[in-house]
Amino acid sequence: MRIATWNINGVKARIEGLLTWLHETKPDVACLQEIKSVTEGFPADRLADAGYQCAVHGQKGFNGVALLSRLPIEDVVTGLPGEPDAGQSRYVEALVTGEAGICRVGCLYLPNGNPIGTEKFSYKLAWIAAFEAHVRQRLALEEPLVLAGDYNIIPTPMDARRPEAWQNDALFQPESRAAFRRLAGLGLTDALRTCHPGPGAYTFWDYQAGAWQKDDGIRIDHLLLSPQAADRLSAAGIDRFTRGWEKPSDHVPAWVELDV
DNA sequence: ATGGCGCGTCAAACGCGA
Repeated sequence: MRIATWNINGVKARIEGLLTWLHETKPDVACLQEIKSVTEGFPADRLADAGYQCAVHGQKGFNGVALLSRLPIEDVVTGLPGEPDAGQSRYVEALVTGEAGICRVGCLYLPNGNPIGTEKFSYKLAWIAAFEAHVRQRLALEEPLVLAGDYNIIPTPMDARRPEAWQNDALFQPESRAAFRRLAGLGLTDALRTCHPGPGAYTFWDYQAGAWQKDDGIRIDHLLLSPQAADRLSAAGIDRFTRGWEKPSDHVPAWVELDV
């Protein structure tokens, strides 16, 4: 089962690229963030034509997540239990049934948190606390679980081309990085890091200042795996090629291949 | 050292992202 995540920065602006990417890479499950669309406005018909059913948690203008699947899904959950602001759509989850087993997939868009020292950053930490509580619940099920999305966390200096430039940014604060380590401490495996232990595995390049041309990127999109999913991990990768397209998202897709 | 872009909303700037 191939499970991918992609912050598409607006589904209306990205629908053609999204369909091309689905056709070229054929993920079984695609977790999308920043659809920037209400649920009713999501192009579910065009995605159904491409073979995907959609679990959408939309919102007007900002945020919004969607889980696409060409395998059967059930147990759809929209919204994170106990989240600090239910008006912001940042989480959708479903149980996916593959040929060789099941996998529960959570699609998340963790708050950015900038600027630091404001309520934006406290909101990020509060959202993380709710997420951690939910993760503990899910891990107790002892089943294959993939938590995929835009975490808005640069885990280590190796995950930025210029770590010094992110020193005062919410993405690289000690509290943000500590939260990522706590998730690992709960037993989750960072799939991209496991398969690509060296530097340079970036998933985001700013639109500004020629960041893409200079490979001035950061790794903030992650796929975290429960032990039962990690046991079945066969590959993980990053679809860098989409960043060179016309009208690209500033994020690129990342994916895992599981034997389920 | 700084700013530099793009999307959505809504019809001009502005909020927001990272």
